[in-house]
Amino acid sequence: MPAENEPRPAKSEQTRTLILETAMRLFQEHGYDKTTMRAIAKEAGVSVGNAYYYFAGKEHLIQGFYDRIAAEHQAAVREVLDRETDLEARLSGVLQAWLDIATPYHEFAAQFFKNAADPDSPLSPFSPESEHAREAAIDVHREVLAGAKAKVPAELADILPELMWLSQMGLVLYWVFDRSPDRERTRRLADRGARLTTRGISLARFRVLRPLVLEIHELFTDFLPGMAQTAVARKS
Amino acid sequence: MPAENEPRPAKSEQTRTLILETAMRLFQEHGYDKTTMRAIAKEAGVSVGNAYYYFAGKEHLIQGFYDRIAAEHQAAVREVLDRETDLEARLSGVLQAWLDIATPYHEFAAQFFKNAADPDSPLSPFSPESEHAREAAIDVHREVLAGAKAKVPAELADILPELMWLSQMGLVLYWVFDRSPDRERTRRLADRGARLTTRGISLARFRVLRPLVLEIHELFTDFLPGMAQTAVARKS
DNA sequence: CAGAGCTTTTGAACACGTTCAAGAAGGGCT
DNA sequence: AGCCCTTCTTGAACGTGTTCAAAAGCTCTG
Repeated sequence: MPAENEPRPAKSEQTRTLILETAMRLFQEHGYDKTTMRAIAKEAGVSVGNAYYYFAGKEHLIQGFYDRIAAEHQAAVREVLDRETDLEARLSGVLQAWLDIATPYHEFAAQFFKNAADPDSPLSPFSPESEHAREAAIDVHREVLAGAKAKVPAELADILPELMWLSQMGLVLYWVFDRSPDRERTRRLADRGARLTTRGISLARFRVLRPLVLEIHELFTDFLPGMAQTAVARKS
Repeated sequence: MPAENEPRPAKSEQTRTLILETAMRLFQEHGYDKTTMRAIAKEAGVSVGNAYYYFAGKEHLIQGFYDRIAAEHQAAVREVLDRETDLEARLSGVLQAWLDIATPYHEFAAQFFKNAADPDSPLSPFSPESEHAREAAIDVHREVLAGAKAKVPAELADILPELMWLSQMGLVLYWVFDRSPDRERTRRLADRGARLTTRGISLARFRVLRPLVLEIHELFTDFLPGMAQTAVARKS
């Protein structure tokens, strides 16, 4: 009744969450690859087959992390968005908050973020299954813009949140590859990106940029929803 | 002596290429996942272990495709670059040529492009192992710019090729997800992207955009080589 | 209570990528 | 020839994700 996500009936929600929590703990302790389904099952006190009764496969156990990170991020972001009115600071704050929260997961995050580029994986941020989480993330950016005192050109208002989310995905990709200590490169990139975005938005008002702005708008209205749309037919 | 890529001595280059070609044929016939190492070995007339003597793992057999596509692309691009002087047409031509060449591989390309997002995979376009191919691809964009009659602002000249390559990677990502018939959405995106890039470049000369252009320049000089640099320490 | 129809649980079995100890083949060198 | 050393080849064995037929619970009905 609560979640419409999993295919299973899930009468016994208890066993399900027990398995999920065990998996998440083991993933953190030993990494994704080194944690076997047998180990998860044994630790959770169930049989291997039983784990597969609740989760379609090993990678489905990852969804728990996505949800957890997303929830924590949404909470952490509140404080910044309620306080700050400067666009750059708001955006930067949102990105830094994500990095703060995701840091403990970095090591093994890299092991399964490969799913992001797999169109057939429900874990891809572009997949229909991720739609809910994706929309929530985009909403955060909507709020970033809405609560800022900066004026956003009307032509950009409707695509900017998605665009910012897309940039955020790019940042995450950079983060996954980032081997610098404490991921400081990513942190600086986040701030730079926030500054660039802010300046870009404020410059967009100038007359000369009209054609460019319209071009960008057209391009993304055409191809962003298209991506979601064409991603519907899956896992043939 | 020819390639410095594989760890193996490769005295008997013959067996190596036999295995590689068999693998590529089977991949195309049945897809990556459905082609087993056992099948490849059997079809090539060698033992499983022997295949592993020449290739470190199944995914290393994919490198053959990368090389083939890259080579074909470089050849196909010649014609366009020698003929055309309009920047937008040159860029669009290069992208369309890539799509032409990659089309037959689309179906199973999706199955292994997940490697692109895995920092530990040598197949990632950002990996040190891919540096040669990456540089060659960037060189193509350098030539796209060099042979165009359009004037490129000095502040952008040195980062633009890399930027265009990065956009191309984005296009490839879109292509992998694209389920529209004949990947026509991607084709249109390529043209739109080329147009946008061209307009952006020509607008970059305007005074008001100075700060934005400099910002972009700084950002990418800081973080693009950084990515390559930090990606050096790998597979601990 | 007995039976019927479900949800849940089990663990053996399977398929596949990968490893490895063992040996074969080749090629100098004496 | 005999001997050593490197290169190459083999296939059985291992670990892991995943499947599945069978059984165990559970719940409702007569």
